[in-house]
Amino acid sequence: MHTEVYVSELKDRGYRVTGKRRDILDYMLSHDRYIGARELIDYLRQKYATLSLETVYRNLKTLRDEGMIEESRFEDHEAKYRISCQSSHHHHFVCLGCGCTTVIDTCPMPDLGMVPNGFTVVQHRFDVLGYCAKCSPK
Amino acid sequence: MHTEVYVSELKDRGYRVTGKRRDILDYMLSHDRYIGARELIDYLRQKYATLSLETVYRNLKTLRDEGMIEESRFEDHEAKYRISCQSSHHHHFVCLGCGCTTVIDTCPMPDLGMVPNGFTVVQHRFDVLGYCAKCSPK
DNA sequence: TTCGTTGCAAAGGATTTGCAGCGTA
DNA sequence: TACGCTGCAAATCCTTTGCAACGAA
Repeated sequence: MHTEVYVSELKDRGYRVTGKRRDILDYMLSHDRYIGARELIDYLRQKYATLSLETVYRNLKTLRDEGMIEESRFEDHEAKYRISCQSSHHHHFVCLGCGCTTVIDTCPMPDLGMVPNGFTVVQHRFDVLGYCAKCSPK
Repeated sequence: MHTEVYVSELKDRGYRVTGKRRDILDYMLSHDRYIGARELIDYLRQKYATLSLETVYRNLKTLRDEGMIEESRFEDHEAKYRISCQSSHHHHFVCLGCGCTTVIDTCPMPDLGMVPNGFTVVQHRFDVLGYCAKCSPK
């Protein structure tokens, strides 16, 4: 899936397409891992020297609202985002160092057994957290 | 497990036992669910009119450092805490309304299959989020 | 008395918002 | 032109920290 598909989808939904927004999407699409606002602005400032953090946050909020990216929080307080997975439902190994992810095929939900009486399931999360080969302490 | 057990454990570890700290522990122990700093101070101010939020945070940090409570974050940005589970490893149904929890006996980790090459697993999380019978929208 | 605990004030970090000017369509 | 997007400044929310007074052991 390429950036232009997302970009034209945004256009269809009434958003303007700006270079900054396209580049945020492009960066997320080409980095299949969790990325924070700080990393994004550090990267994008190379091209847009005056880019503000507010713009990054506003764009992240837009992309999140439109379901194009997913938000998650790990050890630190900073929210991290990754491009929404298009393939069938799955979970991830997540590296606490660089945010990179690897797919886990198994989902615990089918084996869940009984749901408490009257409980309405809204979502579930299953993440295996650790350090990838590159980030593992030697 | 009762409050005094925790309290004397704290004393053994070099902490002072204050009424506020005892009451925080007591509240967590008698409420088997996720609780935030705001709820705690609202409750404790009934008894300690001058209790400060900083004290609540400092005590939560102490209890977390000592492994007596567990921290987690859900939809909002506020950290939530619950008394650490003493029984064998398990996961929870968590109500996004009131923070109440129900034990899930199954753990997905044994069925995980292959871990990515060089990946060091540090922890995992599996939560089923939703609304309990009391909090479910009618 | 000693040293951990607390309240107050202030600082911090992440994220959001008001507003006026700018840029896309 | 119209209205969404952006930067700037400022505000919010949650949490942490410095400091001096207080209190448990």
